[in-house]
Amino acid sequence: MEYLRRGNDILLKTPDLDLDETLDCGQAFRWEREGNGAECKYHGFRLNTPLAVSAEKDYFRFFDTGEEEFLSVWVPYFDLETDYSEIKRILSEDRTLAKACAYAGGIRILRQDSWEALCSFIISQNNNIPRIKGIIRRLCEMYGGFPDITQMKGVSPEELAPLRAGFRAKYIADCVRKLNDGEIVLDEIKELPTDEIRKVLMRIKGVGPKVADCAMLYGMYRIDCVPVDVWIKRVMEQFYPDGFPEFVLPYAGIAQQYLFHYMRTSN
DNA sequence: TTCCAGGCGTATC
DNA sequence: GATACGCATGGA
Repeated sequence: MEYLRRGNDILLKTPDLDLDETLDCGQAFRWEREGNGAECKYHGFRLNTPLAVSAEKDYFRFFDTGEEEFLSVWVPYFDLETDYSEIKRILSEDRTLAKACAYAGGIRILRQDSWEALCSFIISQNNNIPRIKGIIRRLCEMYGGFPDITQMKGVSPEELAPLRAGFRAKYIADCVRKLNDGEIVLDEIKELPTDEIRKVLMRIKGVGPKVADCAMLYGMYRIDCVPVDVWIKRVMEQFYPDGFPEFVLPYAGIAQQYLFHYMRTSN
């Protein structure tokens, strides 16, 4: 990763990053593409830090981004200090994963905020991506930005009706209550072993194994977590009836993301 | 009109 | 512990 300042922007040169593949592959729901051409530009947020980023000929442009914000927010968010070439090299020893990595080699796992990821994936259940985005957008409109947990203190499912989240409203309300009560403290549990985090998260109504693993993979950077949805279930049955090979396991969550995108969008 | 969407809670066995 | 079913909403 190398970068330089250019006016108010940061120009970044990095391999293994494709904005479409990373920002529009179902791991984050607050990025909007501007324009249809090959020159793509995305607008979005990490919590309430906004960003416009584009892919230009030899570099990525982070618009109106100071060096401090770039280093403290966006380098970790885009996981820029992880060598995805090396991870893909390891994963590609498996035949199916080799195809998935080659198909969309610009996917990176976004290191999202733990609460933002948990809330987003509670909303994601039995839902489609355009609707998930709409519900989260209305949540942000209601609170003037992505709400801090304390801003939502005491919220009832009825008050969340304008989100049109359906049966998920009561799950969001239960999550907010447990976090505000201190019954669950995300910053504390994220230090625990994976299995223990999962158990705690599943105490929240509407959080099962899939949502818990998404919260861990995308919100706590547990890259060994594999959220098993309908797509991954199909992949596992077809290609990995005995589970992933041993050498995949430390990166199973990243492998999952390559496979998810490959299965969903190829042919 | 019917089906389905990055699942989960509940009832039932 | 496994399996069937309902669930809010909206686009195809």
